[in-house]
Amino acid sequence: MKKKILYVEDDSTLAFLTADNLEQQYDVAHFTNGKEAYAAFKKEDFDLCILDVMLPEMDGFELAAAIRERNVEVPIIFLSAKTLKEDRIKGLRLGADDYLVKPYSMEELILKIEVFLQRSQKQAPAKNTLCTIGSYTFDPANYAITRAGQTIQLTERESALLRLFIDNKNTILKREKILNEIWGNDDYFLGRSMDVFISRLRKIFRDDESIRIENIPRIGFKLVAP
Amino acid sequence: MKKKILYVEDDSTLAFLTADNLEQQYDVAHFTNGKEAYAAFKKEDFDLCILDVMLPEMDGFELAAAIRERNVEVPIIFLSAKTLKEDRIKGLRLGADDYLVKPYSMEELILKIEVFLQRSQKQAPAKNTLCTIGSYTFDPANYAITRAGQTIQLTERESALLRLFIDNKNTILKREKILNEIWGNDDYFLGRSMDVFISRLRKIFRDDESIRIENIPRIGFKLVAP
DNA sequence: AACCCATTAACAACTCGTTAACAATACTTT
DNA sequence: AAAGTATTGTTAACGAGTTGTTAATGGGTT
Repeated sequence: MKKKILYVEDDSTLAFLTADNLEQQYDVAHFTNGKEAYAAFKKEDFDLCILDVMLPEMDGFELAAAIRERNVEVPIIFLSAKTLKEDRIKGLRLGADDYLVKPYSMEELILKIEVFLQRSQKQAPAKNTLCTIGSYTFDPANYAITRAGQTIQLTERESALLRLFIDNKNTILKREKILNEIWGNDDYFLGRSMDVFISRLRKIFRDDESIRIENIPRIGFKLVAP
Repeated sequence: MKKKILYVEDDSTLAFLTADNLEQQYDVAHFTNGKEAYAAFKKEDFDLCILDVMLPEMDGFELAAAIRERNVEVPIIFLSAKTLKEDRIKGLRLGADDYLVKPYSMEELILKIEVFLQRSQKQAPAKNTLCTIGSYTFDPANYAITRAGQTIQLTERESALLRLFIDNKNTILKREKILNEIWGNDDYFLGRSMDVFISRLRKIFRDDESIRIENIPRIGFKLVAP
């Protein structure tokens, strides 16, 4: 199964060359501007993003921020021209995992891609940092969620589900995907069980209006949060 | 109180990115060469060091040796370029507490930092010093716990378990982890044995309401204490 | 023998994920 | 539109499995 890469680059000559090279090993979706790329990202999952910084309409930083909004995990590699000023590079902290200065060699790029793909494969299960969601703080290691000093203890399942939602904030999670990810498989009764859990999570967030779990009928759910 | 990190990296672009990220959580002092960094280290204490291996004037290994000379405890994390030869990387393993191969992700770096900071925080008080918990004083060396002049003698196991809880106060300890840590392995009957010990500890703390050992069903226990 | 302590046994109490049941909502067909 | 069908929201009840607690057991030590 080939890994899916989102590649955004407006210089079509360079893009053609690069995409052609990468396609031997990866499933590459290439776009020439940020808006189209973002639209594509909303539709499907990618395993890694390669973004040129200078793009028409929506630049690489904005795009990265938008992508991070939806997925806190996917590795992002920036491609930047040598001439960038220091302060511009500050933008990198939006969540880039690495950057490459043009002109780069193919080997160099592929090396970085491999490093990140291997890592995300391994590291995925071990992320235990606190994360904030609306006015709450979620502590995955302790299965606990805190707000204004009050702590609610979650069960293992509730916690796993909430974490999945937070990792995919503002993105649609398909029913099937949630079930396979957390319950291990997908049948009618597990689906109903999931509905019960979603109802319980909603109850927890009931008094913070900025957080909602929206249902997308017949498809899945989306955690909407700032 | 933010933890102080000594960060030495000569690639200013990468350094800027990294330092900027870390500054959200830590107090970062960044230097571009080993000599300046060492001078700074002589002046003040740091809680952790992050050293690039390739540095002008005084390389990461030399710097690490100099730092170790003055402080045998401070955790050191090396950053090394992918191109380093295997044998060099082996060298890393010997002196450093950990190393990270470039390119690394921010999350990975922060994860490692957290691991070391927490470790050094916990290890210090853990040895054999008296520690207070609620209105009690626990003396791990003598397996004894005192309150208002009254001393209760604990058994070796009770003491080991209590100490583990105190070292991980207000954090969930998984059943499996407790069992492996104290009993050496993890089977059904040892689990029941542990439950008995927890019941005994609870009995000891029964008259101090500020101390509880909470069960997190199917996961583990948490010592809740001020 | 007497004692200490960890383990095992036994049973009570509790928790969680699931299932059930019914209401509310969305979609399809007529 | 209206009626019919499928999906989702919510609450409550159930039952398997886990945990709390006390007592009995048995190996090791003095």
